[in-house]
Amino acid sequence: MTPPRDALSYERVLQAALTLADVHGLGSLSMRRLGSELGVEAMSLYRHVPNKDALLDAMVDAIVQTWVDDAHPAADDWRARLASIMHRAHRALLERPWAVELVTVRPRVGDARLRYAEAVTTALLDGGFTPQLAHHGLHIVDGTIMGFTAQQARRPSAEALGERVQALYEGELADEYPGISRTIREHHDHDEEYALMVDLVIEGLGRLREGKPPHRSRSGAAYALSLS
Amino acid sequence: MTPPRDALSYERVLQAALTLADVHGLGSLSMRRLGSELGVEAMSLYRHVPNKDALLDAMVDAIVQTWVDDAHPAADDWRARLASIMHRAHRALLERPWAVELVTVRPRVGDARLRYAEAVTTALLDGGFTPQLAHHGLHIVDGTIMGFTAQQARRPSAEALGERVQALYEGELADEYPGISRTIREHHDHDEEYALMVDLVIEGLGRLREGKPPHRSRSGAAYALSLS
DNA sequence: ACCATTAGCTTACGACGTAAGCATACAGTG
DNA sequence: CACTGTATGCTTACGTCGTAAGCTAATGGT
Repeated sequence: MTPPRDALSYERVLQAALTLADVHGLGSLSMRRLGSELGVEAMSLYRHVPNKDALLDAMVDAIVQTWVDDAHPAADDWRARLASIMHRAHRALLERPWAVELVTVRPRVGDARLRYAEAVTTALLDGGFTPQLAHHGLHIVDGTIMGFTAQQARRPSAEALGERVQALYEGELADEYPGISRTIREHHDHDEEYALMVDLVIEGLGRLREGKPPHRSRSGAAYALSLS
Repeated sequence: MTPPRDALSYERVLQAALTLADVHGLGSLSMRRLGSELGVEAMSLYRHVPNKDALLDAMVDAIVQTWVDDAHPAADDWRARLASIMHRAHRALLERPWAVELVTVRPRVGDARLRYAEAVTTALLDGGFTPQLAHHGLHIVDGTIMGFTAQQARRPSAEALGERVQALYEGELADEYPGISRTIREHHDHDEEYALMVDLVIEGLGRLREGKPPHRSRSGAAYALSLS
């Protein structure tokens, strides 16, 4: 059986979903809309995708795929490997800002995400980290990618931030928020700032690897107490 | 005019929304459900809240409020101040895991969030950071809180993660994902891990403050190239 | 020629956010 | 006291969503 060239398929649905989100935002991704984008009724999609949630999960995995896909010469040292992954992830997410909320929020872990986690973990293990520290390290890297990129991707044109922030940009409210007022206008390159963070994290991981004990107490209770 | 004790009000709606999310999850927070929780029709809520989006924003701000509320003796050094805020935020978010997706995704910035940003920024400025670095520092702290906590709060009971992860826990798939298999069962205390991250970040900020130049190139392109 | 399978369509249900307008109950005024 | 304006909650209704159930028309194997 030779399906006609324009037949629906899992691939085509997934691709259409990705480009629809790219072009019109995640908010416009409804099954009906997606169907009509493919010249098809909404319910027809369910022949190829079990439900919308699964589709969203697949979209996430399609994106995470690009974080690790080619390129992993284990020869390089762990710092280079981690930096590479972190920068890839950053770029991929900034290209599809709508993906951030999916990636950070959905608990379901697909194959691509597993491969990404594996790449980070083995980089650390190969680099001489203990399994315990490698475990922490994965979470640290993961959290850094998500949190930092989320924060950068979220920031839309200033007017969506609310009038207070608008006012701060204009230099008002300087008495109420003197610190922000002084810093808010600082020039600010996302890539550069992220590179700073990546280095900071890798450097920190390196110190952990050397066995530097965390110089603070476990829960941060000491800080909280000293301040309350 | 003395409103009867059980009258609706902005406060009551907001509180009800928070506890509804606490008890039944953010997914069950609909205007209809929220109304019925208050013994009222859905549309009555619109006398006190402009729309659901505004309500969600208010919920975010109510939570962020606890990150900074009391307690800010500027006497302490910047490290202690930052650590305190970061640990407060962490605790608050882990207590209300549903809040994470709101806080990380919504762009609108309320007063509480401004006060939080102000607290972080002034801590850095007081600590001798340049405005430029303080600006970066705010984003670093912010991204760390969100990303790291998001990642911890997201993780639900293992079965929601998908069968592959389940299998990994059982020790299967060890050949496909050797690294993860070795580390996935490492014991893992959220607070301790977060404390590690907080120290790592603060330590890194300290080095930035000393003017240590980032030892890597701007965009991470060098890494990417060395690997491809 | 028949039939089982497939792929897409139709209809329908319940839930959602919220616009528009109605009803009630109260406060202040004469 | 009646009268009226304002605040509060209710009713109804619209358009959108995800998707369950069942239908139909085409296709490939025997």
